[in-house]
Amino acid sequence: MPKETFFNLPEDKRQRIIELALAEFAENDYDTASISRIVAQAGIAKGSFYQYFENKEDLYAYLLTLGAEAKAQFLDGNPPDPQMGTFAYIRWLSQAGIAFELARPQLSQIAYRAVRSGTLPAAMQAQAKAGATGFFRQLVEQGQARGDIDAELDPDLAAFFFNVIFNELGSYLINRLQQEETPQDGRSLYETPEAAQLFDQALHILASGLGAKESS
Amino acid sequence: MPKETFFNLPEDKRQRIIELALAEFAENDYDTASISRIVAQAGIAKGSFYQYFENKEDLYAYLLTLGAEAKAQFLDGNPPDPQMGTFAYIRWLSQAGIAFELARPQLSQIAYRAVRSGTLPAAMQAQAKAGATGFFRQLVEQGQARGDIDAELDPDLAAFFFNVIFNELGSYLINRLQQEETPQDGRSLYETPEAAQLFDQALHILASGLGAKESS
DNA sequence: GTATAATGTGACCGATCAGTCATATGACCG
DNA sequence: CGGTCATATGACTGATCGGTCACATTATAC
Repeated sequence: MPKETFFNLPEDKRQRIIELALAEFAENDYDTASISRIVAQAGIAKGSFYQYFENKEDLYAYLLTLGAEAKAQFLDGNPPDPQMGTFAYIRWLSQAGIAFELARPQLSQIAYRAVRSGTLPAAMQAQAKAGATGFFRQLVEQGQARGDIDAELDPDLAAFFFNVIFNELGSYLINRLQQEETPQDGRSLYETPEAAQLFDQALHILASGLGAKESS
Repeated sequence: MPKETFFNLPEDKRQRIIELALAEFAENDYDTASISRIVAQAGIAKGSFYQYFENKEDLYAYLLTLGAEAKAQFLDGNPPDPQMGTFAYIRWLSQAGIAFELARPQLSQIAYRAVRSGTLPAAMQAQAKAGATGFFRQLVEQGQARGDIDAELDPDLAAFFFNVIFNELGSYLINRLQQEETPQDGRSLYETPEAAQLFDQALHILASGLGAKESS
């Protein structure tokens, strides 16, 4: 956690530091991200940075919590129907994830790196991974209890599928859609019929592969 | 490519350098891997290293080609039935991939990092990714032409699924199986009924999700 | 044996990094 | 005004890095 002095800072200065730190950690992995660059860009002395944060890891952990908070808040903004089935929930989660990725690309990128990168402090890496797998593991168990997900499936393996696809699908779709022409009208790329179709297909693949075989 | 001097080296010295370099790049990503450490461990002078290789990237590219060659040779060792269906081929490919990962963990790790890491020279990163996606893209198109893979599916999206799962499934299974008790008899962990069952399930998920819907 | 070419060597370079510390600044208080 | 305390500063430390280069050593050829 940042020190008190950081929170005593004038709002705009604090925001400026956060934004530059986000940019730095979004563009570089943990090792490559440079405190020296951040302070140079922010126009503050190196010593000042260490009045605000314990060390590099402290700043990084803080950015991650900012990301988690922002995403939680974002998801609270358009909450799912609590009665929704497992695959509908996955659909909602994916769509919200993509929307968040578009709204806050830096925060998403940092979180993505945290799960994926392998160059950050071992404890944090383990924590980030355990969080994601635990979440999907729980989701699968619920889905199996409800009869949405094939109960024959090994729950851990199913969670692995969800986890992997969920991690990568967003950036795949964004990447792909950004390479194609932008629509003429005012709609965003992600509201085109083509985007919707790709999204449907992806979820259909998951549902066919993992869904319960009998009652559909 | 390494310089001539490298290939003029006595066999054992050359092997020693390669092995230490493999270990270094398997344990660290491109940026973190250190030439200084390699030469220190190998007991050669820094200057000698630069008699053998143009620079760090040269060594790295060489290790990647070694990996590609080793894997190609490995696959040639137990070739698939050429008439095999798409999913049987995927099964064969996955099994061979896992076997290779167990046989040559360092080479696998380096290749894995190449696709995944994001910290290596941009051109190589792009090349590694393009290679993998192109391969799966072709596989999907063949599968669709044969009627193995649902022809309605967007081929790129289907290739994305194969690519992602194929990249991650091997390490997931290895990780998971290694955490469970070793079998009493002499069989390897990967020949247990449990391993076979997990593997079957994973391929079944893929086949159900991506396979042609009609003629099965 | 001597000249020539190939190979080996490690001190050194410039850059960059995370983190420290003695000192300076400035705000608030009496 | 004088004193105290939080904050700001940037030169500095010690480390590591990829890469170079003038020079030493060894092998080859004549």
